[in-house]
Amino acid sequence: MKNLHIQIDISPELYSKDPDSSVLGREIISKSIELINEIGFEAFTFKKLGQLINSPESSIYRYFENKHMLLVYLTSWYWTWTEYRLVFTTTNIDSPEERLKRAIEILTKPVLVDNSISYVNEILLNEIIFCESLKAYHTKKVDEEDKKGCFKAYKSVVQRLSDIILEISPKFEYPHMLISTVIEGAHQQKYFAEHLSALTDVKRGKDAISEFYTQMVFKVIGK
Amino acid sequence: MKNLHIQIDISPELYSKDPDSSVLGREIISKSIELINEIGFEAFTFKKLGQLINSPESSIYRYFENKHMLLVYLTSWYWTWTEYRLVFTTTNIDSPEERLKRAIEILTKPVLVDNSISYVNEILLNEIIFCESLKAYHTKKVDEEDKKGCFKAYKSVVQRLSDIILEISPKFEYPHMLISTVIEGAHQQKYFAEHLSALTDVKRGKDAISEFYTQMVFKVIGK
DNA sequence: GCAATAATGATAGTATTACTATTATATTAG
DNA sequence: CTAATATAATAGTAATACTATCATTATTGC
Repeated sequence: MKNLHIQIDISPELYSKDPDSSVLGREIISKSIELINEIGFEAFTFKKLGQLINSPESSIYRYFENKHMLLVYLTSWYWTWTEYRLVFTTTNIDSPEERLKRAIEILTKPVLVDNSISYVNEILLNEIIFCESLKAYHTKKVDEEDKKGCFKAYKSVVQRLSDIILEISPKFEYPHMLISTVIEGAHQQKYFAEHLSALTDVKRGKDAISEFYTQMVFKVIGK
Repeated sequence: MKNLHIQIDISPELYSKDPDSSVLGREIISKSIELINEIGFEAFTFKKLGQLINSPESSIYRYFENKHMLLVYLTSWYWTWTEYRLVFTTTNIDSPEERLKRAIEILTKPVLVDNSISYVNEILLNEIIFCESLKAYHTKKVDEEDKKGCFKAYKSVVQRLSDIILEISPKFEYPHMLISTVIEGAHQQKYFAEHLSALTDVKRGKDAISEFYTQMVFKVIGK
């Protein structure tokens, strides 16, 4: 079961040349995940990545227009992969409450295991999403990029959770708002716990964030 | 009452030279708020600001180390000012529930009136906070800057709200988490409503966001 | 197996950004 | 009126974010 290979398909709009189609492309993805984690997205440049993989930056530009589009690609990969996990964890579970509970855990707990077959390190990618994913859509070109489908995978995840909420509480008026608050909130709280602890409550165990948001959702939808 | 002039004091750690102490300094603050609103923080440069106020960029560098520190200054100004508003709106109100309700409104509704005496346009500054304030603390140097007191004003606001929550529900375990989720959530949802509407629920009136978070807080703390 | 085609490498170059430094010219304080 | 201080004007540097060119190496088609 662990060796089940899932093919993550990313829309061609998000790259100039499919990184999954060549050794160099896969190297770009794999090593950029490591490098962004190490030095942060701001300090990350194609020049540094090129040095790491022994290729000129011009070769990397053949795959991605710029580093921003690479981040968009990574977030899109992450959300597509997350949707697979959501489907997998909620399938065959009758109770919508149980499905919601499990889904919220997937969204709010850090990834701990990497399948290590693919060239994508899911643990590190998850770290990037938690820390840097807002930068993917907090840009002057959001609307334009949204039209290209850059955020389709993220929206699809939010929709999926909203549907479960409506199954439980059909009259609840703010399912999308609640879910995006939970996702973004969980990312922020982890960051706060590490850097600005006065903005959070970290006394208890590692799962405090996940527990908080799970409780929050059920209280808010009235169950 | 409208002419009551409030002096916002900002810690000297946040600037190289106090912008409030000279015509040029006040011009830098005033026009940077306009320019950041117009072109966004990424595209904003001291060179462009210099052209706008007819001063060389080197003069601006005498006030702020770089554009990031200017943003930190602006957010600090905003949160200090917001704390004044919070104190003002909640004072003499006996019911902690009512105080909490009014405080959440201040945090989640956009500012609509500018006092127009000060050189700071509070409406535009509020827009900047909603859109760009995460960039102030989402940086590799957070810890260092936190030690300098860059985020003191923000933390103080979160603490103030947490105190009200504990007054209502003394046993509630996550007051800071809840409040920072509300503040950051309200900022995000406004952005989503404008750019990524699939991530929110905007059918109803302008105050949907504020109403959602008010209801959320009271449900979560169990009142 | 060889030509054609495509992918990559090596190198160079440009505009912009994010500063720093220097000197000249105002302004203001005593 | 002088001294101190602030600002203006100008120049310069290193790094970033690209773009362009051409040689070289793989790959594939026949």
